[in-house]
This record gives sequence, C-alpha cells and structure tokens, in this order.
Amino acid sequence: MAKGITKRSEDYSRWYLDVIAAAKLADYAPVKGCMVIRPNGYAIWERMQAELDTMFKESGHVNAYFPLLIPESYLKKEAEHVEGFAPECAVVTQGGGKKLEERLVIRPTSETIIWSMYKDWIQSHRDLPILINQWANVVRWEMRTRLFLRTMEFLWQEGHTAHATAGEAQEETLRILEIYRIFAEDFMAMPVLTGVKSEREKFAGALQTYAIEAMMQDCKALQAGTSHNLGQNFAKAFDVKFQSEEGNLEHVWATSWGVSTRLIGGLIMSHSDDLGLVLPPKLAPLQVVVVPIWRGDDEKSSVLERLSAITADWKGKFRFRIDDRDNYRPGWKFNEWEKQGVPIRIEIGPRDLESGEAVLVRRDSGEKERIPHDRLLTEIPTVLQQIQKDLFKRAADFRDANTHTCDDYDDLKQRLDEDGGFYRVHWNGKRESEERLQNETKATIRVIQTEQSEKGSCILTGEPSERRVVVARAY
RNA sequence: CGGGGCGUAGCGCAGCCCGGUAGCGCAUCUGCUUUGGGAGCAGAGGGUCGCUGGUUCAAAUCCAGUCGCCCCGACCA
Repeated sequence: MAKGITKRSEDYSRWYLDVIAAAKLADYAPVKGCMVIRPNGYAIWERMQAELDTMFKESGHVNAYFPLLIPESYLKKEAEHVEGFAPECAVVTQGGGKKLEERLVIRPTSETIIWSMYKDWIQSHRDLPILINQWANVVRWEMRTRLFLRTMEFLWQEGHTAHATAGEAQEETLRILEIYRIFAEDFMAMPVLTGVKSEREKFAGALQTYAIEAMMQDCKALQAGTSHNLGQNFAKAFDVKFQSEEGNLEHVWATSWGVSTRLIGGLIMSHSDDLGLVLPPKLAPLQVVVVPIWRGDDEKSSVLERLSAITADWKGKFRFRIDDRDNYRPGWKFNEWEKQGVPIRIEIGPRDLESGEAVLVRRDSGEKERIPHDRLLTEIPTVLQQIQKDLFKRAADFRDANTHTCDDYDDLKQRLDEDGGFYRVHWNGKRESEERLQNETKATIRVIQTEQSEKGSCILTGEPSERRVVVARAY
C-alpha cells in the first residue's frame, strides 16, 4: 500500500493533501494561504494553458497583459463589483518608503483596469469587438485556504471582451462556456454540468454568470470555470461608448470569463486514487515512463541498447521518458511514477529481450499487458486514448450514480448529510428560499439549466417552479 | 472570526509530566553487495529545540508573553 497517502475512505481532505505532497505538485509557502507550485504541478498548468490558449486563439481571441496594481478608486466605480470584492482585496498603502497618495489594490480580477483602458481604445463600432485574454495572477484575501482549490494568490486566465450588441455579448458568453465544457470533458476527462448561476451566486457586477460544475469523488460540487455576461455595467461605470453604424453613441456590451489553477484541484479530485495522482493522458506532462530492468552492467547495456532502438521513432508521437537512473531500483521507480500519475508504464528487462515483448501497465486500472516491441509504437497511443476515455466514463458514471431527483425537503436534508451528491429539485426562483436552503443544509444551487423545463412545486415553499435546479454542497 | 492541533536535522516524529551531554525513522553523502513492486550491510555529515523575557548553579523541558502554520466550521473561484 502507498506509504504516506491517507485513504480516501479514511479522510478525504487529508488524502487530497497527501496526493499533492506525494506527487510533488505544490508546497506551502511561508505566507499563510500561499502556495509554491512545484515543477510537477506547474507542468500540468502549462499543459492546460497550452490547450486553452489554442482554443481561445482559434476562436479569435488575443493575449495581452494588464498591470497587477489598480488604483483603489477604479474598483469603486462599479457598485456591485466593489461590494463583492473590496472585503477580499490586498491593498498597497506604501511605496518607496512613502505613504501613497492613492492606495493601490492588488488585482482580485481585472475588469476595472481593463475597462479604464477600453475607454481609450473604443470610439467606433469599427473598434469592436475586442477579444482579449490575459494569463495572470490575482490575489484574494481568503479566510480559509486549500492548496489549488482556494489560495490567496492564484494563476488564471481572464478574458475580457467588448461588443457592439447585447446579442454578441451573450453569444460570446456561451461560446466560452462551451470552450470550458469541451476543455473539462475532453482534456481533463471531467464531466461537467453547464448552466447559469442564481442571483446570489453570480459574479459581482455581472448580468448573468454561467458556470461549469463538476462532481468530486467525495460527491461535493466544484465550480470549475465561469463565463459572465456583464451587460453594460462596466461600460457605464467607465463611460465606454462607441458610435454605431447609425451614428448613435451607445454603451459597449461586455463579457468576462476565467478558469484558474483550481482546475488542478479538480483534476486531482476527479481521478486520483489511494496510490496517488492519476492524470488523463491529454494533460499528463509525461504520458509514458519506461523502466528498464537489469542485473549487472552487461544486462544494463544490452537492455538500454535494445530500448534505444525500440524508442527511436517514439519522439513526437507521445511524451515519454526512459528512467535509466542507476541509483533507484525498479520497485522504487514503479511507485514513484505511480504517485506522479503517469498514465502508462513500460517495463523492459532481460526476460522481455528474449521474448521480444514488454510489459505495459495502466495507471488508471493497474492492468498489465505483454506487448511485442514492434507493436508498442501503435499500441501506446491507442491505450492512451482508451485511458482518456475510461477516466471520463468512470467519472461520468460516478456523477450520474450520485445525482438524484428529490421532491421532499426533509428527505433532501437527510440525504445531503448521508450520501451527498447532486440533487435535482424544484425551486421557486426566489433569493429567500435559496438563502434558507443554504442556511439549513449548507448546500447551494450549483447550476440552473435554463434549456430544461419541467413544471413543479418548490421543494421549500411549494410555490410554482419552472424547472429543476441542481443543488449540492460545494467547495 | 469561532473550535482543535502543531512549531525539536531536509521530511515525519520522540524527548517535556519528573530541569542535568539533543535522540529515532526516512532522506542525504562514502564504500561494497544488489536490481521484475518502495534493497541490505558498514560508516559519515547535518540542530542557535519558532521567538522574547522570567525562574534556576543549570531550561527543548517550568512560568509569562508573542509570532507563525496546519486541520475542522462560517465566507469565497
């Protein structure tokens, strides 16, 4: 059994932290609530960035960079926004040994500074749309932190777009939501629900917030990405107008959207097991590790020689590494790479040289298979694809098995306590009932799937309801 | 902000109650033997015991204060 990793069934939260430590993904920093993202963790983030960035660019977005420090007055320009973010802002009051004339906020998000610039950049409908994304760090002063899921400083991408019409802004909001869904499901192998957030849960300053919502292995919900339709709120706050084709001055329509290093937390909690990290092949920085086995120098050189012939044409086909370190024994290496979540391990030793085969071991299932050397090149990509598919299916089956329909409030309370999971319940759409739900059950409305409709009566009040909403306890 | 826990070698901990040469495991370094699931033996290096003050001949240990971090709740991506 894995040394140093608490079992999920014993203490899920401890397990999560143990997996991160064992896989060397992150470390605690000297400052409370801050983390160091170690090379193994950062490599995953880089994989995520690469895939997302490609999708953003393919859909017409460009990258830019706006500064970390924002004049405090900017944050105050949008009423809801300041109310939402002010309490969690870190503020710089001093610089160069002097007290500052105006205090500077370390960005908790960049809408305000970006819209202050858009004001100068937008005059005519010909300047629109602006489709800018930035990869950046932000700081939010959180009371309770957790590696990757909630840290004081985190890395993310934030898209900020400006449009001529409400319709275009809405289209953009949904286009990004779909990109997030595809990324979560196809790359992270993490099934998500998409939908709109309730008034209470929406972004401070948005008209509407859309989100992708996943279920972790402890049956809790994780909001994994958000896409906001900001309407004209920020354009009005920063006085950003454009002259339309008809010659009228109109306020610009906006969206913003983001995913963060929280995704890594979601990735861990979707697939990993009691042996450590499990990574979906598409995001695994290392997809295949080859562990050669030998006794003595003669065997070592013949195994390695054969290995370099076998792997000669692997380059560019998948990401692999030959672990020929002499100071560790095979068993140690098996364990090491398992903890780090490498999807496939290939073992090649003297026995395999004779038989002309190699042993292929899947990280997700532990299955072992003997494969002839000349078939490895074609077999490995196939198995990688299969692992990717199986991980998604396993996660989707798990989520579906833990998603329930419920019409009785007492029953809901009890089941949330006992089983957790997602519950499809009727809700009257009112803020008061949502608040009551949260106070009494610690669960919140995760998503409202507006495309579905089903008449019923609110689980709390009995009042009419247009559709079921998904309720769960969340991270 | 409430509750709990912990600060002693890089990591995990014991020692503290009952003051008297700072220890164990892992890791690290050297050598030999090993290598198909976390190797064995022999040797070695590594510490202002979180910080400040007090009591004492003597403090990791007793007293007072202080700082920090982690975990669990409320709030949040």
